[in-house]
Amino acid sequence: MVLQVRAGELQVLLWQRAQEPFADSWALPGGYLEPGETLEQSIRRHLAEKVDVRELAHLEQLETRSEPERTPDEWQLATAYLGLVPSDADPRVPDDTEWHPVDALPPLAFDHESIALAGRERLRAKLSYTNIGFALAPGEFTISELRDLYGAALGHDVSATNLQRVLLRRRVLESTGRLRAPGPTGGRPGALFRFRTHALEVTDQFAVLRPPGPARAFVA
Amino acid sequence: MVLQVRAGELQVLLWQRAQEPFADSWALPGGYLEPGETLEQSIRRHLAEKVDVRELAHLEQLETRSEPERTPDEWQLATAYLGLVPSDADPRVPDDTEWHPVDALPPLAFDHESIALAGRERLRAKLSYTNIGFALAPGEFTISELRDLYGAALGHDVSATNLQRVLLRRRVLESTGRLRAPGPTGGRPGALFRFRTHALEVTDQFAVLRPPGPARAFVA
DNA sequence: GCAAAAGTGTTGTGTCTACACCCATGT
DNA sequence: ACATGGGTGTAGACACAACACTTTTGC
Repeated sequence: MVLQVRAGELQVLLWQRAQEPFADSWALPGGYLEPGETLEQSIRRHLAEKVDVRELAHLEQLETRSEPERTPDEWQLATAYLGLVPSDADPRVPDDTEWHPVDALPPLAFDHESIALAGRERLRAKLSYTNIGFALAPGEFTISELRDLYGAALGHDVSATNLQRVLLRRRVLESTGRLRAPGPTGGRPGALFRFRTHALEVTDQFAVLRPPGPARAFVA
Repeated sequence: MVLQVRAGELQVLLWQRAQEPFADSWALPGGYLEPGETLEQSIRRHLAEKVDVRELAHLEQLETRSEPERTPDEWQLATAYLGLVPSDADPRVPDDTEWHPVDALPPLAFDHESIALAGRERLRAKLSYTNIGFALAPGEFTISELRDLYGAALGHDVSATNLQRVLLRRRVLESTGRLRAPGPTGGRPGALFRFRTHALEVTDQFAVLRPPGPARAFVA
């Protein structure tokens, strides 16, 4: 499944099935594994027909579903993946494919609704303790823009003040030194930031039960 | 993979392979999926030959590995599971099966070493933000006994003082009201506790970026 | 000057670690 | 009494949320 914040909402890319079972209903894009192919290669290959692979800023495995009743005819195992597309990408998608807000999903084929919700939960959890925001955000952004992305993904308002402090304290963000020009209505120009790394890092390692000893050295 | 704290160490149940490939080397117990069977049913069935299923206090999926080079001959996908056995269980294991400390693994077949280490990391992380300790501990225990279990699983010393306070504050533990008789060397008898629930619960929901609003009501 | 948007200062709260101290038992 | 192990009190560090206030722009 591919998620992106579009028009201020967290949306998922859905594909309208042409064939039975579940003809005409919506489904997560994907397909069969070819011999000798890894699961990740396979999902990238199938997604390439829908989204340019270069726009996938992050891809991780969610879960493998094996319940026999998840498919009506043949028994099928499915390994779900979560892919994220930065909000400044606008992939040209085929006619049978559309973005849908995760908060207002149409009826989905198979167990895809539960997979889509699981993917959203995975993203929400990781926004809290990793730098995964890099995969939702453009290369450079103001804190306000980032707040809107986090707000859309988390489903609740986020304070720009505290978001900035948390992400700077954790050294997830760094300043570019540049400013964004203010809009036609005025307002102070926002400073532009970027994510320090574009690979997943855990930034809040252990909530509790940390190893004993003096505070970890600050590495400058 | 099955983990248990035995003799003060986190250990994993390994099975000595009789057949090629990797004959005589150690491997995680498991086996093929039968048609119409879920992955969880399958791992439970295969583990039943090694460990009494009633002793598996927790079982969760880890990850599906699909690299073609992970097996020498045939291409095999494998879905890894993490199972936990309470420290007071002592399953009678077959002759070809032995417990090994995860910190001193023998050379393992396939990619099983990396799976074993991934399982240990999953356990360590969840000890921090869930009640997963219920699956390592006996039905009743003193805080000191629980501290030793957490210490073995986490790989570092744990303070009984703080462990007690964290787990009581989160309402993960509850007192049984009873005491454990002191040992032959004396000492104050320890109070006996138990885990309030024996199903996995997240007890430290979000590290940061909590939804706004007044503090959540305390539910007595 | 005024509205709009961004950013900083500051206070309060809650959770955790560390450590000193007190309690209950056996010999 | 003293050793051994269990439990409590308390202080300090830290991270976070909330909110007031200041800064910088367009009109």
